[in-house]
Amino acid sequence: MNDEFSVLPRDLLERSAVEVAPLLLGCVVVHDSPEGWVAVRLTEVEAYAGEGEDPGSHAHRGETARNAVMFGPPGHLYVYFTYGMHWCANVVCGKEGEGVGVLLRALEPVAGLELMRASRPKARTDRDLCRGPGRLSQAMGISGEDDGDDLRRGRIRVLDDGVGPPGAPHVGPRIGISVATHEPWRWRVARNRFVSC
DNA sequence: TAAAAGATCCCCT
DNA sequence: GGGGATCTTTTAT
Repeated sequence: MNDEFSVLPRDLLERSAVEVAPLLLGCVVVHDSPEGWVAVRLTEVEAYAGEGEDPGSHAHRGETARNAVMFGPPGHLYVYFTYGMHWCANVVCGKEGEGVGVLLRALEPVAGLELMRASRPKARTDRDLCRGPGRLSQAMGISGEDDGDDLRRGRIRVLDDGVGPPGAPHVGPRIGISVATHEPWRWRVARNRFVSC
């Protein structure tokens, strides 16, 4: 790893989801897979607070077999299966045992575009390639096998190249949940077509 | 053991 | 803008 790309330091990730989420906007995520590698830049994220603090979070009622990774050390990837077909990816943050995470909702391709298209044959346009948590996981080749991956040393890594998002991000309520919908915990970069909405 | 909901997506209109 | 797809996880009986 060179000077221009560094992994996010652990002390940064140990903060609350509401603090970490906007920091992740504009960060680069790479996946070095057997099929090839892809690199993207995060354009939309959502914060999910810890156990007992956020009714909208998988961690709200405590640790289970599914969400166990959320209660592990920060800087790992929490991947879950939903609606019988989709994988969704989160960056675990906060202190170990808190169950805090940031859902990756959308991203912009940086490299490996052809592999991403091949991974998502249903996407008719590049706009639909990785707009939404299920779509982006498919485009990046992320699945249950990646649950718990170490984002500093694993196949999938989160890097900070110092560029960050262009301008101030937009903030608004979270999407797709039925409780705690008033919390303005979704961030997306401004003036970018690679966001969920 | 059963039932319901789910941090969604796709195709149709 | 709306509904069906599809099945795991969780919670209730």
